[in-house]
Amino acid sequence: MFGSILEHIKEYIDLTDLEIEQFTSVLIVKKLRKRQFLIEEGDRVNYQYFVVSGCLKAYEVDGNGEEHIIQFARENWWISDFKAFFDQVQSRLNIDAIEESTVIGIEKNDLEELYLKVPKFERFFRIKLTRAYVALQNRILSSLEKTNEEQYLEFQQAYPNIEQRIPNYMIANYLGIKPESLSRIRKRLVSR
Amino acid sequence: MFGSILEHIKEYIDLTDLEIEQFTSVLIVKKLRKRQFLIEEGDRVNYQYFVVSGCLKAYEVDGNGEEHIIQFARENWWISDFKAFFDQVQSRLNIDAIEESTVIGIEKNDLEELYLKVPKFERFFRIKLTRAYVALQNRILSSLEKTNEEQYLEFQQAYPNIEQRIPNYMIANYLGIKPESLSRIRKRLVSR
DNA sequence: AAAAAAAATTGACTTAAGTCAATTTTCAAA
DNA sequence: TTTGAAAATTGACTTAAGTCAATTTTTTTT
Repeated sequence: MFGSILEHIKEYIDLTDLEIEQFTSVLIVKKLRKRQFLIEEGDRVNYQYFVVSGCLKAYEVDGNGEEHIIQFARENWWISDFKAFFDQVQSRLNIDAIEESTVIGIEKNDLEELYLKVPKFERFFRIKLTRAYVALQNRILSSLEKTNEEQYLEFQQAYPNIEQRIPNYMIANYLGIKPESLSRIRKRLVSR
Repeated sequence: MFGSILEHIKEYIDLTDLEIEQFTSVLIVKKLRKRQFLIEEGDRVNYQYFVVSGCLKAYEVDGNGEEHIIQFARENWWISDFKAFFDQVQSRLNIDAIEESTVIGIEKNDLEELYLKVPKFERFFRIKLTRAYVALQNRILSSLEKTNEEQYLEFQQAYPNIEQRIPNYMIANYLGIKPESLSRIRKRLVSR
């Protein structure tokens, strides 16, 4: 059950058997049916999650009741409302399963203890967060300098094969455009 | 000279005198005149920088020669091309001084050594990066759900008093709109 | 397999921001 | 302090994406 998360972590830090034991002993496994919530707006967020299988989305609902997707998370991605988790404030995001999914959760206090017992995990998350930060910078730069069509093509590169798993209207939403516009972009692309 | 960076770090971790010495001994100070480059596209990036005074901008130049500002950094902000720094690849970003500025730099190898000698610095940067990641998520969410006018008002909140220091066309650029559009937004705002 | 629901597409029209050009204001250098 | 350059503003027009409504296609449920 913990194979994939251990493989994932070993890409960044080496762990002894004891450290693996200290880590896995605090993990919990959660299975979600399609459309089931992992986190709802307003929740206290005591876990951050690693996706073992399936696919989830994190989104905010604005004042007009419109959803805005900030992240898709599939196999080997981390997801949570990190602001709410970190600062122990109410969640601003909703996170739910697009497909039936399995996630591994680690509780905030357990993680804090783990940091003290095995400081390498600080390193692990520092590295992951550096990469996540750079990825978001890239996404902002793309939105500043690329056409919607180019951003859609980049999305396909960044999330290969995900279009079979996610409806177009969610992709449009993630890209910040209307489903009608994405449909027109797709039409233009096939006719070339 | 190192007062402000030490104050900044002490907000997140406690340091002994020895650790302070180990840290400050590897710092370098750099003064920049207005418009001087800290990093240019294509450079190897061996430092990350903390802004002691002044203000800088990080931006990418696209295929049409247009600049796109991804970050302003004023007092107590960190700035670099973190992708280039971390992965030791050529810089994609330019960073230059909007005003005469003083920055403190730490070299990559020195930082790696520091992480080994004083693992608390892993924690420090993990926390900083978590916050930076959340800030970029917020920025993306704003771009998805807010009007340009609302984003401009948010910018004023997020960077109070910075409008006296940065020309409007740079703010427009950062917001992803044209100077003419920002001018019209500002006009609408005063007439209310 | 049929029926219902959800998603995607298409067309006609609207709108917010972009473009381009001219003018005014502000700032910086000589 | 003047002068030139840079920045900001304004108006007229264009354009890309949004809106709304109808229709078709796909998916899900019974």
